[in-house]
Amino acid sequence: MTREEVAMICKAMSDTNRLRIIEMLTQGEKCGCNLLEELKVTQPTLSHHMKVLSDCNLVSSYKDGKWQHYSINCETFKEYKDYIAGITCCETKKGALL
Amino acid sequence: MTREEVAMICKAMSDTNRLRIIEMLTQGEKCGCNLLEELKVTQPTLSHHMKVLSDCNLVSSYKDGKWQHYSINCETFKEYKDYIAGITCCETKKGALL
DNA sequence: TCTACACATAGATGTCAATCTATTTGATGG
DNA sequence: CCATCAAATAGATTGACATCTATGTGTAGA
Repeated sequence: MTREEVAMICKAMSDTNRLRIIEMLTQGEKCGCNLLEELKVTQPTLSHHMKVLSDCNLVSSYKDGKWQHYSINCETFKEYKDYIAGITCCETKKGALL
Repeated sequence: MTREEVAMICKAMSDTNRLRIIEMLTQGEKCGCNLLEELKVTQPTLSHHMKVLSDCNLVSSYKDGKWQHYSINCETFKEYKDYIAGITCCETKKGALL
């Protein structure tokens, strides 16, 4: 995962509404209308946020009749976690391996 | 760590220059002038980026004579990692403990 | 076919962010 | 005391973003 991709994911996660959406998706797949019920935004605004999350592959979706179902994209998320985990700090400053 | 704090940290990390700075600080403490050498930005721009990173406590610093020394704030970073690690997805959807 | 619902797109608006130049502040060394 | 270097601040500009209203596009059911 490139630095640009990580930056893009961070930007997608830099909005409290989108963080809340991700938290909700942690509980499992949800459709747009479900998400809308719990957020204080209009439907077009939600649509915008879902696009931001989808554009960086943080969220996957498929259409089922009228409904668009969203879920967290584990693969991307794992890569992101790995990047974050790779950022070491003081504990490792004296020549530790990781 | 609140959702607002996480969002603030994500925003701070949503810029490739700042991500690069964090990566550089992974190698240990550095002063502003060191960071400036490797980034293609002016000194005021770097100063701005360091303020963004400091405002969300992602980076700590102290002044030593003319130099301002920066390092990653492990405590904040650990809390952030914990938050990210807590975001589960498909692998855990069927009643897993974590 | 008509209506209702889920969602996306278009366009507008106000706010915020990244960057620069210019200047200021503070510390060091001659 | 003056020149120099590190860093911060001020102010301007450009572009991006979050949000809204209005409208369009499908799908489902009466």
